[in-house]
Amino acid sequence: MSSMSDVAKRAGVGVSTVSKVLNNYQNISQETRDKVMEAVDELNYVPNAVASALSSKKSKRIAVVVFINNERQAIDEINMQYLFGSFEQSNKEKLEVVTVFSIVFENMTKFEMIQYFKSLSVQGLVIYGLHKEQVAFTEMIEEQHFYSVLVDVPIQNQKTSYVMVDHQKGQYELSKIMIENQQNVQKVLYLAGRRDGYVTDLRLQGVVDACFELNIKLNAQYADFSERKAMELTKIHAFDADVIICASDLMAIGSINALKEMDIFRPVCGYDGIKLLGYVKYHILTVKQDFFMIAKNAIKEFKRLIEEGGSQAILMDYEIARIEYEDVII
Amino acid sequence: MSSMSDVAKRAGVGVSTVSKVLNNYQNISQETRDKVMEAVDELNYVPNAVASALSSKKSKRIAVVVFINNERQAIDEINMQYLFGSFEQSNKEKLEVVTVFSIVFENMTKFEMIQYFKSLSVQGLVIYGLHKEQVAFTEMIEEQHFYSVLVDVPIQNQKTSYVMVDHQKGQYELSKIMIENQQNVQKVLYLAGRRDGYVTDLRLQGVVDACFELNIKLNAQYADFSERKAMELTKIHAFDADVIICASDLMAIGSINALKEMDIFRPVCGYDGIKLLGYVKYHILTVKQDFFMIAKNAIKEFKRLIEEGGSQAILMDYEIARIEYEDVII
DNA sequence: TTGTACGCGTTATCAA
DNA sequence: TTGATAACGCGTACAA
Repeated sequence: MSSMSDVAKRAGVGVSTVSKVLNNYQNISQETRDKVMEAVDELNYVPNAVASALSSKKSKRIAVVVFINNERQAIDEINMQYLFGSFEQSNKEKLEVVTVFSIVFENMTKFEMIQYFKSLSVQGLVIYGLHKEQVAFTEMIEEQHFYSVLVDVPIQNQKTSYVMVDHQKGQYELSKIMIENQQNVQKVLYLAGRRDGYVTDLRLQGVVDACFELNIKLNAQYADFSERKAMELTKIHAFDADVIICASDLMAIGSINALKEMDIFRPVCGYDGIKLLGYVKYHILTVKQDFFMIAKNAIKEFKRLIEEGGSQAILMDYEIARIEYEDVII
Repeated sequence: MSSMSDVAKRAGVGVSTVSKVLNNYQNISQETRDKVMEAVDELNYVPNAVASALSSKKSKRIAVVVFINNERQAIDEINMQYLFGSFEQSNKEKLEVVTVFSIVFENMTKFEMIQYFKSLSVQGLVIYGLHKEQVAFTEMIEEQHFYSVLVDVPIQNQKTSYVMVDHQKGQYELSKIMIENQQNVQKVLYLAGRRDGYVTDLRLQGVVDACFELNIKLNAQYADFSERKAMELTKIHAFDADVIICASDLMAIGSINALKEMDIFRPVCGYDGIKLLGYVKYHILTVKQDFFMIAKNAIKEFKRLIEEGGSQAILMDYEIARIEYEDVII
């Protein structure tokens, strides 16, 4: 492994000059720049990320935090897209990623979490899947110990941006379509997510808005993003509803399965647009999110945030669509 | 953030003593040990992973490498389980994980890849999803530049262990069951994986063995782990076969869908045991692998390898089972 | 515009 | 059994 001083010797300059060239400082003559780059190529020099991180507090290290509740989640598609998008964009932006799964700070206090992230020498955090019940973590964010970008959590302060689709608008639009597509809808059953989910409220407000506008009765139940609960609640409330609107595709699948058991039909729609929907072949409408792009934008925003400063709330596009088997398979 | 020297001052000892205590060196009196640990507690000291990695070449950093071919894979369940298992175990073993997706070295030469991993200051690699077509990467492993543990790739040398289920035995057993469960089977259609997959050959050998033993004709076709190809090949070859054996659950799904279109029935089985199988509700037999445990064992083996030395080939358990919707949903 | 020298927080060597 | 002190490789203030 050649180091910076090797490059410096080879190019006949000082180490700091090499550093400056590599970090795109001004005040370096084109001639020196060329000499250095030539030496870099000849020696196949690759900067040592670790040394760089240690040396400067403005390192390019970033923690990607993923909250996973169940050890073995039914569907990992969303988190995987988040991870993959994060890595791809970080790679482009020359950021080094430290992946952190929530199990790591399961029993940590807020203070210990802060210590933990500081010990990782990260510049900040990009966070996926945070719930309200994670009080300590949320406080840490609100106290602005780190720059951070939250996905699907509408918290914004001087050091904190967030990225998400407009869940309220998405759920509102889809609800309207579902209601208006049927004749004579009187009552809607809404299967909401977890009480402590940040997006749950937004989506709920979307259905509320739609029902209010169209003068429709609404029965909203929390199904905790669980298919099993969605099945149970469908069995209890579906007879009394004309349309079933679900806050996730998985719950929609559960609901449809319950309807089949009950041997009745109700129009159902989902939320998220996961590929699984194509496999089960329920051609229902859903609010399709591009998790890959959301993640890429979260990283972009992080880069911007630490460089330019000034937090932002970024709303991503969604699409009301059906997920077809044909589009999903490879 | 308190550093080691803060702890040293507080405990009234030298920094190197603190280091020794924290790294469980011998030749430290219990008295000093206690003093140091007390100071550590009082100051909430957390060691800086970056500095540690820079200082010692025997760092506890490890690269978890995940090969993903398609940008947006249909089913990410397997890779997510791999990642999750890796993180959980690494956390237990006090290893720091650097996650590397294969896009990173898409256009790198072998030499550049070596430089890249060295620049990360990692002690070694744990690798998931490697294919034979990744020539440069494979050479890098074979040249033993790093300690590594491979999953589903039977390469072993002084610095390289591997972990996988006994694919040949698994495919053999399931094939026998499939053939013996039907009356009068004459010919088997086998949809194999990718030609350049390491496990493809092993699984193929499993069916070959079973067919040879039972004196059954075998038509083996490469379907590249693609549902679409599995559908196409089924349409061409299914009429002429009594049983269809697939080298992945996804291909089995594709095959069944083709059979439905053709309006004929053939017994089909899969391989992997993914949860998706529960959702599509095809109650077919499959070779169920525990990807989470496989990953945990890969990390364990890595730790053992760098500490004790001496590579190993570790065979994990599998289970011939059906994946039911009830067992899969939350 | 360039180079010297110090600091980042550890680990490791070696002398005490 | 302990503690100075020198690496590890890079960034940067400051001097030249």
